[in-house]
Amino acid sequence: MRADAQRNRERLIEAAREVFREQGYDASLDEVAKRAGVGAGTLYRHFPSRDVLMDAIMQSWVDRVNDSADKVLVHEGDPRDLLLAWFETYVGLISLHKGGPAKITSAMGDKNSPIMTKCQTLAAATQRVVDRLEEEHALREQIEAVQMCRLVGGVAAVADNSNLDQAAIRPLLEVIADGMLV
Amino acid sequence: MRADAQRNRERLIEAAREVFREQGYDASLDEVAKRAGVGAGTLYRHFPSRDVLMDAIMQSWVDRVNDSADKVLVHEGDPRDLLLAWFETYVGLISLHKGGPAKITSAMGDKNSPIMTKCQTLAAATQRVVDRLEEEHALREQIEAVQMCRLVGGVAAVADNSNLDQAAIRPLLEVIADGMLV
DNA sequence: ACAATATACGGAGACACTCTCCGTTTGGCA
DNA sequence: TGCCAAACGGAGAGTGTCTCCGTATATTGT
Repeated sequence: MRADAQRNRERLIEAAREVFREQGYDASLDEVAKRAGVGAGTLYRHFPSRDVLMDAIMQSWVDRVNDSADKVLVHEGDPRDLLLAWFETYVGLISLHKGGPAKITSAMGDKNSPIMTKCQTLAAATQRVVDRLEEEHALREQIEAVQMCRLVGGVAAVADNSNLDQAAIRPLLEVIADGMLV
Repeated sequence: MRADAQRNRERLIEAAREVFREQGYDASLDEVAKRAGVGAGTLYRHFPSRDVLMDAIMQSWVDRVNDSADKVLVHEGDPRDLLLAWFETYVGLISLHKGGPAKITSAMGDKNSPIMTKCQTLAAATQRVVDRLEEEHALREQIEAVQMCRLVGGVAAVADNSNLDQAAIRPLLEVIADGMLV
């Protein structure tokens, strides 16, 4: 790739990160191009769709997901605390910008979504938590990681739309945890 | 109101009902006007925003919500069955068109939303179910109707985005029910 | 029945966003 | 240095939202 192309690509990613954080997933892409100081054509050549751009933004996010799971799993103690700690972490990870929870949760099962592989990272991290809890025989039968993702993703989506704060989210997560633990 | 205005208003509501069912909540409003056989100006005069139009569409829906709650509450028996029956009914009621679950769930707590009062009907119906379960001492402490609405609304939103079928939704609702019952 | 008037209508058009096309510019290699 | 593939940029087509205002019509009073 030519040097100028490389530079513009990075500028675009940086600008998109800013704009999406400020204005949510629906922000204007022309605004992203303008903020990066390039033409609209350049943006669309590098990133043919909004989703492809999202995918690029989310590279660093993948590492963050894995680190977060590591951090939660070192906590020894009550399975309920472990599960709730993961749920809260999970909500935080998918709520980095407006519209994120719905986007990520629906992409997780959509083979055609360009960000699907990134979202699978989240599913895999959740699976690690499930494995740990199963070792301790703390989970009910038939509870799967994908169900956790959907339930917690659903709570995050509602919280995102209704601007709920952490205090309002907590009891919802507790219901889910209690419904999953023996 | 003038007779022609009344007639156009009704035509618009009918057209909107059709178009929203076919194309989801994001359908073009000009398309609604065209289908109703009126100009765009007429649509926007009657319904200044998409939400106000939704509100009008939802009039008949309110009756349906109350009927559904009546129907669920006559079932005698296991509290878990009652709760799950309501959850499934609830999901059905808010999933009548694409985007409905997210829209309705977020409107329920938003004083500025024109459809808020309609959504309160759902909250009230859910409260009736909660009251019944509390009479039977079947619910855990501190479980509120609004939390049910958020959790079940979250599941419906995820199902809506990911095109989940009823079989996939059921276990999610079971987790929520189990987390709420004693 | 017939103005007079308030009310409502329609659709052109301003504005915003997405995405493409193609003439122009530029980085990198021989 | 000179060439040209690669990359750029932005005008503009397509689509949707919403407003404005000249035109049309329902209603009311006589």
